[in-house]
Amino acid sequence: MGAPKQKWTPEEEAALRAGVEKYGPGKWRAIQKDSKFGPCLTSRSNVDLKDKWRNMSVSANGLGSSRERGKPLALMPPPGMLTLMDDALAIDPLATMAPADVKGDGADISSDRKSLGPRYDDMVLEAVLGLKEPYG
Amino acid sequence: MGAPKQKWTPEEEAALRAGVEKYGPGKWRAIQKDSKFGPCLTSRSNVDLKDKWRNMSVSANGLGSSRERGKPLALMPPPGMLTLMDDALAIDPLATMAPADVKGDGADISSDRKSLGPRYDDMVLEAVLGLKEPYG
DNA sequence: CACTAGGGTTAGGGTTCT
DNA sequence: TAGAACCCTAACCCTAGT
Repeated sequence: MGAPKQKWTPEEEAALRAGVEKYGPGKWRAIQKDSKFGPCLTSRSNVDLKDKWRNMSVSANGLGSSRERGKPLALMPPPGMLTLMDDALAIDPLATMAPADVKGDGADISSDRKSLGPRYDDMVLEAVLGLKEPYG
Repeated sequence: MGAPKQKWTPEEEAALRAGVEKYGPGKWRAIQKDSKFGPCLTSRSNVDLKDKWRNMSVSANGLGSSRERGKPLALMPPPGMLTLMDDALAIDPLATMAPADVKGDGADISSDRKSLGPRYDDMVLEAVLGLKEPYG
């Protein structure tokens, strides 16, 4: 099948956040077509963006675990999205990822990453891109 | 408490195999709701089916050579155990299910596909033929 | 017809129990 | 230590509504 499962890379997440910063949540198509961060999301559909944002919003929610919690808690967009558009524009997708492999294998960087738990790579990337992380 | 650990019976395993033969792997919900073998799996969730299939696939995997390793080798029924539809039909005495949808039970779902989604026929064929590597 | 929102399902890593 | 059964949830699908 096409893709066994394409995990989101930190670059893509950053691009999505930048897109939401600029257009606001719900403007998935516009985000995807934006010339700034769009290139980072060529392998993602507008629906993918929507789904990912939903997942991010959920996890950003302070939730212990449905394992021992009730949990009707739910969704709501940004936790602490204080990043400005200027910062978003500062993102240079081409600087962090090869422009060559647009399609067949966009999962490049973290495709074979299996590490668990918090990885500092995310934080580093966020820092490099000038974005802030939604959850501590 | 909620889950005393319910071991899978041979009947359930047979029903699962029959379901995979019919719908292809990955169509857990469809398998579970099938009027023919579904009744055998009423106490199993679609996720349970998925998990069980995974376990079966793993154990069916050859583990002789210690030199071969590296790939996930996703799904595919055991090469040695080729339960055919006939066997599948033989497994369930409950085949006398509700007369409700007795008819279009055979090829219903896969017959009127819009052209999207994976052709499970291929996968079944590969499985039966013992081909490997669902995805390169 | 294209897009979005939201519910539903699957895939795969992780955990628990035996 | 290994394997089976079950949990968690990101990623993906389906469909109604606009």
